[in-house]
Amino acid sequence: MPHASLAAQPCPIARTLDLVGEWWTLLIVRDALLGARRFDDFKATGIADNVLSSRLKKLTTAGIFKRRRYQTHPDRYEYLLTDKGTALAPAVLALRAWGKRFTKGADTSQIIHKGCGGAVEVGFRCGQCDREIPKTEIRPARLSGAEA
Amino acid sequence: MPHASLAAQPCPIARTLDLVGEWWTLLIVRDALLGARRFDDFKATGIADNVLSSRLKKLTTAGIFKRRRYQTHPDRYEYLLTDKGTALAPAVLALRAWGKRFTKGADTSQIIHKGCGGAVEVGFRCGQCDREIPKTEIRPARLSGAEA
DNA sequence: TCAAGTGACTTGCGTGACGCAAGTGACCAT
DNA sequence: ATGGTCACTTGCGTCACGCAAGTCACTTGA
Repeated sequence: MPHASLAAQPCPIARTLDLVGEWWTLLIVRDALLGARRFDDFKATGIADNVLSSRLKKLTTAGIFKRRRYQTHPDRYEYLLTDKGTALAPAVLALRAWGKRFTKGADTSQIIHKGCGGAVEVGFRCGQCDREIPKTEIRPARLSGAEA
Repeated sequence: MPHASLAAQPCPIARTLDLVGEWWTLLIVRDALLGARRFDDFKATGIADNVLSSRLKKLTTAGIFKRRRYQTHPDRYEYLLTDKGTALAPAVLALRAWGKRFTKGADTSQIIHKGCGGAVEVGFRCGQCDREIPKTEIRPARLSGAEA
């Protein structure tokens, strides 16, 4: 039997978890928020190839990622978050805030306010300049290659 | 092979998902935030008995729930969120906000500001009186029995 | 008095999700 | 021509989960 589908539940939390609640899925979204684009970028987390492949397929179907060809002969694709995908950032940041408070360990997941360099926390309120930040004004703290 | 443990990862998001990222777990937390306390309350979501039993055990061990005996002969227990558990509310609310925006369906998951009756959204900012709300001032919109 | 119900579980079975390793196919560098 | 890169797929084994039934200590209704 597969996982019970939560898609039909009368609750937006359940329907969200139906799309992103599987093992590894939110970590893939996290990596994308931190700048990952290509298959090998995402693999670095420790996810198995076959699982990554199926997750990217599912997330693309769900409209959370879009697949873009960046090379031909052979065709190679990269995976970019859509608006729908970047809209998951508050959820990811809320999980991060909880983890920072209640678990011990290192932190390689910081996201920074483009305008001032302060760390972005839940609610997209910048810790440094203390103003609300539109989602177009956040960027990864750890850059991995060419970024806008 | 079991799920890979995310507990050792240098990322608070991974460590959080190690504790609450399994199938059904965040829905159990959601139900608790909405007032569920007893085994049968949580079962109503559609989770299987054995899975619910093991999740409650794990979450209790993790300090997210505490078990309280509410009856003897036979002993019966209820499961209450600790402070560590209620601190997951922003994450759950962020998932809810995303689901409301990007999925279609009913919504039985509203949480209300005790002070004014406004719906609580991400960041614990009350939509009605527009002030920040301490976590002691939220309560379920749907009450199921005696509540403080 | 005795069957039926309640509530919190556990146990057993079957399927499939996931971890791991290896294979593939088109290129490129040495 | 031998090895490396990259984005995958395939195969195998184990364990997680869905489902159904059983358990145990009561309580309730007839």
